[in-house]
Amino acid sequence: MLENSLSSLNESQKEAAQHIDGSLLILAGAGSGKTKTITTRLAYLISIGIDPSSILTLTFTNKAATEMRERAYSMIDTTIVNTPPLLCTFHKFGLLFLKFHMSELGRKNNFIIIDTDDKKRILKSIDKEITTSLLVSEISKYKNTLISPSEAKTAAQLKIYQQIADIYEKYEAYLLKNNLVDFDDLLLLPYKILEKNEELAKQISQKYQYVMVDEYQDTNELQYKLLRKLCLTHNNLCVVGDDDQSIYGWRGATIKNILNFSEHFENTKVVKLENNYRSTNIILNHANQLIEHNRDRLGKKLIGTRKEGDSIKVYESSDENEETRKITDDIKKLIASGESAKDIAILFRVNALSRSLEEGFNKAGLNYKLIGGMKFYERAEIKDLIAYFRILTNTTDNFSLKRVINKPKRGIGKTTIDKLDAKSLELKKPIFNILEDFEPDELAAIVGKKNSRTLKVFMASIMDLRDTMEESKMKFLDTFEDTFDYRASYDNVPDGFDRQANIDEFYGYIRDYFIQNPHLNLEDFLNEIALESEQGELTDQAVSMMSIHSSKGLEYKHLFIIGLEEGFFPIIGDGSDIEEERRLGYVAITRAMDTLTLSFVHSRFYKGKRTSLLKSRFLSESGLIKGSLTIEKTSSYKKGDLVQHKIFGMGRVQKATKAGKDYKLTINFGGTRRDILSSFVEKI
DNA sequence: GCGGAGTTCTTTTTT
DNA sequence: AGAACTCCGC
Repeated sequence: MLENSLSSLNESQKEAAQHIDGSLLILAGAGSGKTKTITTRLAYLISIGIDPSSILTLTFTNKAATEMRERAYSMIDTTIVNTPPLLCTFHKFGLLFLKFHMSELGRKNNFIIIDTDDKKRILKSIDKEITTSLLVSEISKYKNTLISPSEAKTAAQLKIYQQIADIYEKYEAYLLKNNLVDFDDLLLLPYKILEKNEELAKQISQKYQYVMVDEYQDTNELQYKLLRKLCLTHNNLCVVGDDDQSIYGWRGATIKNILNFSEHFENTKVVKLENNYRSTNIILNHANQLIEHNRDRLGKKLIGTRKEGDSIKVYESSDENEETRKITDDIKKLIASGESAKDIAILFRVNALSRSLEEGFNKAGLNYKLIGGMKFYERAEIKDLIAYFRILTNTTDNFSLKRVINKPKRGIGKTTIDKLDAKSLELKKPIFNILEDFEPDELAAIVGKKNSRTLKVFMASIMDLRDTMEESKMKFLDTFEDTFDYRASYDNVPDGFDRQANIDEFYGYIRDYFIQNPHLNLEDFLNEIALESEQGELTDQAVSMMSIHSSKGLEYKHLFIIGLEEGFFPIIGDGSDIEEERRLGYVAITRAMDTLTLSFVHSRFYKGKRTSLLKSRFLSESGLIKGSLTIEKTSSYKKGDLVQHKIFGMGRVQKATKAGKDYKLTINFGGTRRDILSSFVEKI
């Protein structure tokens, strides 16, 4: 199998795939077979006898990891290879590492990973003045550049930065106290441990003799430093990247890492992959035109290897409903002509744009899957359940306990929680133990008689549930519902139906997990899902919708990109970087294999109001807006629309029936009624 | 001290 | 539009 894979590579790809020792930089343009190359390299290394468990491959997203794993495994004879090579996201690797080595920092390994939402909550509780989004990004920036709270304090010139550094310090203290770990910590703490313990660093580096990194242009400083540690005893680092596809600058990614790779690591071999095997020449041509407007780049052109292809379509619509209608019409036609829905995707810069699409797809009866957006595990009801289950496995988890102490509502409010918190701090004892150990009277002295009773009942239920769990993993979900009525608490509330559906899905997922893994317990389950963002993705016959960020590394035969309007794409203002926006445009366009349709509207409903918009500069920059391309100008008409006719002037539509591409309109021009085709009037 | 009603802010993107 | 936050009545 590997032989086939190797022989299907071109010369440069082969050179990269068969490189063994020493650092290797693969500069790979979009669609140049980058994933194929490094997965083949992975299989190649194994085929020549290198121990699979000594190879580490790191990616950025779970999706990329999954895809690579599948591809690589199909090339490896899994019957011979006993331990599969570790292939996961940076964060997952950090998590695995911390599970083993957290004690190096004097912390227990039953820490809990908090997500951005939890992080915001904590920051809000520390400070209410400064916007949390600023705090989130600033603190993240500190961590990713290895600046400690005290260093941040010293460096702070402006008052606002002193405040932020102060909050940063408190935030870190809070995490430590509750044994919490944020996403940045998953990279930062392993680095700190390796920095502190040279011996361990050497060991780890010895363990992973071959390290590969996908999407290297998106690594930040911390990730680079971590890689340095991993390669402490060798120089076997192979990275793949494309400076034109760097789209995570807002997360601290720096192109410098890829630009300076050869200086960072000795004797680097550089292989360039410039042939594009994915897209038609027309698509590549416009992608090249667009990216040429960027100054901050190494400069390269994608070289096409396929046919010329169909010209790119640009749709102009008055609003998102019309836009959706055109796209669903096209997709219906594609599917009718025998295309598979899974070869079709719609991309957008802003997740919120998916809403009108979803409506339109439901109306049109088309299957779709929305990738990204509000993630399953980020939903409040799922996080509540996870919090419940975490308490069961870890009674010291104050954070989770506080989350569910009043869910479903049992009359425990903020004041009571604050009191418990204070007591917990005073006695250096988890709230759980206070609730458990204190006599009702003692507890009443803290929170009052009524609450004391409520909390004692709550605790009794929790203890009960723990016992049930010990007895039977399968039974405990029923017991959980019987005692807490969590699902039932969403009866008769707005969107309770959806939430209950999520709850059911989650329960089903847990049950299935225990059926599949009888020897594993709840704690294993919780660990596993901590970094999982998407599951059940492979619903087959459905059109995909996702943000451009999520689309990285993917390809579709037929692609639609919507929302090409100034303000939506590119996003302009504050923290936005026009070059990065343009790279996003480049990434988006280069996802398309055969056909590409771009769409912009005159107005969009967003954040509660309708805004009029101008078409995106990217349309002209990519050479699409002037010249000989098809611009679809039909708009939809309905009764009551105001229209303008060159001769008859302004009139109001009284009747509109569809006639092919046009509409047959009955228009009232100041009292005179005329039947006119829509192509002869302009909508106002 | 808790829960419901009004008010403000948000996300651009992901682990 | 929807969540998240503030304020005031039981």
